[in-house]
Amino acid sequence: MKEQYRSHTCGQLRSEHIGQAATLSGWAEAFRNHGGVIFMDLRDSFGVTQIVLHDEASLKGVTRETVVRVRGRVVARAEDTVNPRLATGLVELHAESVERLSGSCAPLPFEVNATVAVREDLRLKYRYLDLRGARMQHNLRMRADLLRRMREKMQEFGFLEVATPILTASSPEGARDYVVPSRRWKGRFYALPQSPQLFKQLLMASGVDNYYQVAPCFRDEDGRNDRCPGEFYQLDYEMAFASQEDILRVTEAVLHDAFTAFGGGKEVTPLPFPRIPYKEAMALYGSDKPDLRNPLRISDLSDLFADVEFKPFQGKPVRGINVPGSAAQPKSFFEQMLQFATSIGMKGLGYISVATGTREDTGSGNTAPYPQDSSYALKGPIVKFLSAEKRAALCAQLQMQPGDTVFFICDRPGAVDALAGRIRGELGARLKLIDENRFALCFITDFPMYELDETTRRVCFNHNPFSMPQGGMEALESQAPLDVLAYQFDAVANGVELCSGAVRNNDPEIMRKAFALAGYTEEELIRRFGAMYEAFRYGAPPHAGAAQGIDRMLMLLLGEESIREIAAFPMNGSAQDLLMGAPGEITEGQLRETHIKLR
RNA sequence: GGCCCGGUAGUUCAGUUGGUUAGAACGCCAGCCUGUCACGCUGGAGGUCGACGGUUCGAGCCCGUUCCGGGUCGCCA
Repeated sequence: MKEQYRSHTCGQLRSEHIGQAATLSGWAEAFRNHGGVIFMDLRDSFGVTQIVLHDEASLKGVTRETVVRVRGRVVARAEDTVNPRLATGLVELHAESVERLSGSCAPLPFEVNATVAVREDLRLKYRYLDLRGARMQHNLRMRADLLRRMREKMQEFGFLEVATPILTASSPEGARDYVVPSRRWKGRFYALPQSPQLFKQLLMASGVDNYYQVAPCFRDEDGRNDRCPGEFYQLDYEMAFASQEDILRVTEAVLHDAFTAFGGGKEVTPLPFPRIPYKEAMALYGSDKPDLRNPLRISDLSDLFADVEFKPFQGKPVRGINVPGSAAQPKSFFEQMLQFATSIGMKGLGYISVATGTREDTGSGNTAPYPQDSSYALKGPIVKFLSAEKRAALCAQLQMQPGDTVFFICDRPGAVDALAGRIRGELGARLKLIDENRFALCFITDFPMYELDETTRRVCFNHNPFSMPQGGMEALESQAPLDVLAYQFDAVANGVELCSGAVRNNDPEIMRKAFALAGYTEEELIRRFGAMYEAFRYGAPPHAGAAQGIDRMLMLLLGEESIREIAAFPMNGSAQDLLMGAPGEITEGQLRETHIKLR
């Protein structure tokens, strides 16, 4: 293949090729002209090969990023001139001819494979230059490899790939829709799907047993570093006649396989993944997407502080995080932690250390011995409010050792866990407690079906209105809505939410009741999700499914901080395609045809 | 939409208390150089300091407005 342009790729030549004739094609990346001898680095998607020339004239018109074809002979490099940083570094191609296939004008907006970081909007505007670099070539390849592997895995499990529409109806699922005006129907609009959720559930009602798709999802929301505005991809799948256990098994198998295959040899949580109920996750880690690499745990100290005369804590829940060995940290550490606490809206950040001191410390009100007959003492701004019994109880509950420090988090019930979680994360990061050579995966299960909307004070769906409530109709009728749990789960890796899934609600009656509890009438349910609601009246199997965020998974696997590093042509944070100029204006004619008048 | 940070050469940045001709590195152009791989050496070109307005004898620097970019909060079932 491609013999006209190359016999080998630029990443291919090795010692075994020495003496052979070879033709390489690629981009001229760099020149090192020594007068009599000229070195040129030739790059393609596969690597870089050093070309050696002696005739300067043959490089006429060949500048950086010029596309050339080089014919020559593979020659061994002298021992002292091998380049160990190059896969092809043992050999070089002595050029017999250099042909210019496509010129490149100077100056370039930026250098391919530049050593300094280039502004992102510039990289996006000239994405084709940016993509030539080794980093993006590697990322694109990794994306393709991961997708291929996932598809293979899904097919192995007997899933059928079905494509669902991109132009469809708006369905108020939560995020803003991208809308597309209809020419044929004045005043009506298509919408791009926020996910194939409705279609895949319809496929279940259609007799498809196991469905999957690498699905583009469109949401008109502002971007973040880990969230592409506009569109992103999910490995979307759904199983008929499946329980939560079935869908968890498939999900963890795919995740484990992907992280093992592409995780660069890092340790991956063995199967089966830990399953942590939502409530426990919030209590222990202060998050529904805990980073399990962080060894710190949160303790509930509310009971202990219930009758303590310390104003800021009175009548409020209190959490504590024991950080072994941190008492030795410099004062600046505690100040920076306080500063962080303030920055996330906390009033303060109390702490108590178990000092490795002697008993004479106990004179001041701020220190006290623990236990009574030991040689170490408690220190910190809150100690004086605690009786000897309380001090003992605190140390016992947190199993504190000399040199440990416990940090206290106190806030209103709705906020205290999340704040404790952020303090836990910050402590873990600052003290470098996170093992970077590990992918720690887990499931968070048993999400509540409903939550209280903070502003309206009304009950609303917590995660997914299509999830089956645990206990079915009976639970909806007998339990307080906020106590009802759903067969709803997330998969989390290193603190990143990678996947969301559920056993779906396939019973129209339960669906009606579930929506009623969130304040929706049947009319509204029909208006919003009519097709599915109707379909389920004609026989829908019990089914369960999930969707894995491919972009975030790639970020983790590649160690990239920004989601824009793992897509070929991403939009910027403001949802603009700087390369193609989207969103762009359209012609008067197009506006007329789609019945749109601009104000 | 709120808040924070930024915008100076093709790129990445520096620019002192407001004061002469706005600098560096890389890149680019020319010349020299036969073993470099971040090649080296010499020389050169390259700037509407995002835009507009204001203060001032004088603005890259101070003030206002605005545009653009990045982050963050809102938002993302």
